[in-house]
Amino acid sequence: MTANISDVARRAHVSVATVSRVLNDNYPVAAPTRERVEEAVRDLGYVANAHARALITATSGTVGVLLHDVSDPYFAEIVRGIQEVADEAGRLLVLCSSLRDPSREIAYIKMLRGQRVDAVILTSGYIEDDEFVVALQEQARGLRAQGSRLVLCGGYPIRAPAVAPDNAGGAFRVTRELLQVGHVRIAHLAGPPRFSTTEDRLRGYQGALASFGLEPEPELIVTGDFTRQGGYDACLKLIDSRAQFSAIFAANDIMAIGVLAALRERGLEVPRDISLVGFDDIPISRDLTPPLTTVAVPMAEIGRRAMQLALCQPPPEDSVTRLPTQLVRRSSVAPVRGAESAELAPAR
Amino acid sequence: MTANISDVARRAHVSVATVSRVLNDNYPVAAPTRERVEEAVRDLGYVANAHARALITATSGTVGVLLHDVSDPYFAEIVRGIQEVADEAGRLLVLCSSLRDPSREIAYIKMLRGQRVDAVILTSGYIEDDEFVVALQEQARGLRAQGSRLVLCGGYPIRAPAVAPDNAGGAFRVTRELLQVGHVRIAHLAGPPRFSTTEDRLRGYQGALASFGLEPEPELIVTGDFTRQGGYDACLKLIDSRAQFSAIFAANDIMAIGVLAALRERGLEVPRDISLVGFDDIPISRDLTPPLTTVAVPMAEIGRRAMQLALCQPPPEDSVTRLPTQLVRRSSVAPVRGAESAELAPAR
DNA sequence: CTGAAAGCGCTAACAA
DNA sequence: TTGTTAGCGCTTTCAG
Repeated sequence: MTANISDVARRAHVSVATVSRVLNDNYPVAAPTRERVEEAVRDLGYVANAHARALITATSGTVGVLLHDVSDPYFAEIVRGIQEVADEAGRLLVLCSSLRDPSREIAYIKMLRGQRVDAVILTSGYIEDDEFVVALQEQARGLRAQGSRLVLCGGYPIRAPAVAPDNAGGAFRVTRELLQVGHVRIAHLAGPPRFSTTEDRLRGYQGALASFGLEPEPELIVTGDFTRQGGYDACLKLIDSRAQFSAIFAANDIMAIGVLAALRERGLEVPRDISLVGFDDIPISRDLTPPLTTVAVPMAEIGRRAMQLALCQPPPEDSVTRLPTQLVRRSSVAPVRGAESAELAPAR
Repeated sequence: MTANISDVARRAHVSVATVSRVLNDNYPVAAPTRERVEEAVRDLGYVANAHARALITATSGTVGVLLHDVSDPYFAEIVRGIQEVADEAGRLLVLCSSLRDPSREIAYIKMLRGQRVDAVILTSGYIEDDEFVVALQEQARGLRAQGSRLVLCGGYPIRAPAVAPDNAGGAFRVTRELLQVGHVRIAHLAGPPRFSTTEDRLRGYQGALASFGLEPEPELIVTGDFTRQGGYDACLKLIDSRAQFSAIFAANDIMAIGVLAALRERGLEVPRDISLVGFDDIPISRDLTPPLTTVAVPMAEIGRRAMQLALCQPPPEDSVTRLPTQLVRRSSVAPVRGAESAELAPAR
């Protein structure tokens, strides 16, 4: 069916070893011989079988990437960064959407181990689930035993090289941004439970409140699932709870988009009636109305670094590279109105 | 290092053949034997080497996907659809960003051929470039010779199974939508040259004008590169050219976002001063201000269908599955003002 | 139901 | 500089 190396050898009147040498260019071969081989390769449209090669070299030139979903801009940006350096290094990427399902995550890692990937990069965010952590640790060990490795994007309770944004710091700063212009009753639309991202951003929010001598109020913390719909629903729930607040800090920009829609639907204007901030600075955030004040997370850079950790020789230490986040001021925040700021509630 | 099949066999006191049989569950094995093997597998953390398997079976359980860039929502949605059915079928996806570079595209296909992928799905859009077409045809042949196949998303002058949206029809309808409310001078922000998508949408635009007895005016057709920046730049260029127009049809939603920004910057309001329509209906389009009237392309469905074509047995015919597009009316279109509509120009 | 053995296509000693 | 050959880890006849 498909030409193999001995077909090429026969056609070029050389041995398979010689063909292998010109293909890999890792051994001296006489110029005329090389040409004959190259011609045979061309004539036959020969492409070396990567599996046979991988079987011997025990590496595949392939890196596995686990993410939530490519259509989530946050992950898409990370993948873009990963792609960039994969491309430079001549590596292929195997992408797996786990949809935040821990068991699926483990199943994928096993498949990737079977593929003898050079590394697997986990981006989906730690799931605080003991069973999962144990399984993950086991997979990390298995990977290492294969001469591969696990690289983490984000905070995981696992010993492995990692790169993670300063979520808590960013959340702290963006919350203070709200506090500094007089907001006191700031609602937080948190991410799904058990994710390090959720926890870290929540912690930053609480820290900022505390730095202003404020107690976090449970009824002002609502949970979403990092989707537009989740943000929309949570915001409506918040409004309908009749809790008082003058600002909302959404744990990611996508939920902020849902909030914007919900608020508009209820006749509330941002930032006139309610101030709103997000997190991530996904590309669209600048184009929202109003342009969203948020915290920039260097997603592509996280991807790039992760891929570097995945490929670098010798293997990196099991330490986390913390990347700074940055407050991006746009137009979705306004000073709280009037002197009775603390009492201000959304109009109904 | 890593356990292999004979380690498992030894530990379970059986032959490698038996291990293989329980692993693949394609042959009768006595229950107690099977259990011993399964236990050994568990104890050793054994994962079968997919390369060794691929070497024999000549299939890899892997499908290659070529796209422009994951961080482009259009492609991200297609990939999401592809992922869905890949997952159901237990297939792994190898993703390659070609960034619309034809030579990179060919290089990737070669790598994927080496990986013995079960199929490669091309989504990046046809590049009208003879050299490329010849090379692509050659790769398609090579793929077929391997028992693999090429599947196309979009219009290509290549004989292969394909699934493509009705771009021309959608462009026709959305342009008519503008014409019907009195717009006569409609600018078109076309995509990059040599892409079938660009050509088809342009054709639909021209067809709609013709159906109203209008001649397309060259100065109203500007080219962008399907990015926000491209849309922004093109729109500014259009305004500065002092050409007269009351509406803009952007060849994709992302460029429409750039147009929105450019228009706002010049103090032009949509749809009061200028009506705007896009194409694709990417998820964010409903959240723009104003919500964008556009043409919905079933991106995820394209991906799903493409993957089905990639996997189905027996191999599909070399025919294109045309998927309908649908006009989505939102709020970025208004009737042209006054009676002198044809003469209306954007305020300066 | 289980085992022995022949490769799949390639690389990497080892010879020549 | 080139050729010969022994596997890499697995599946799959073919025997038993």
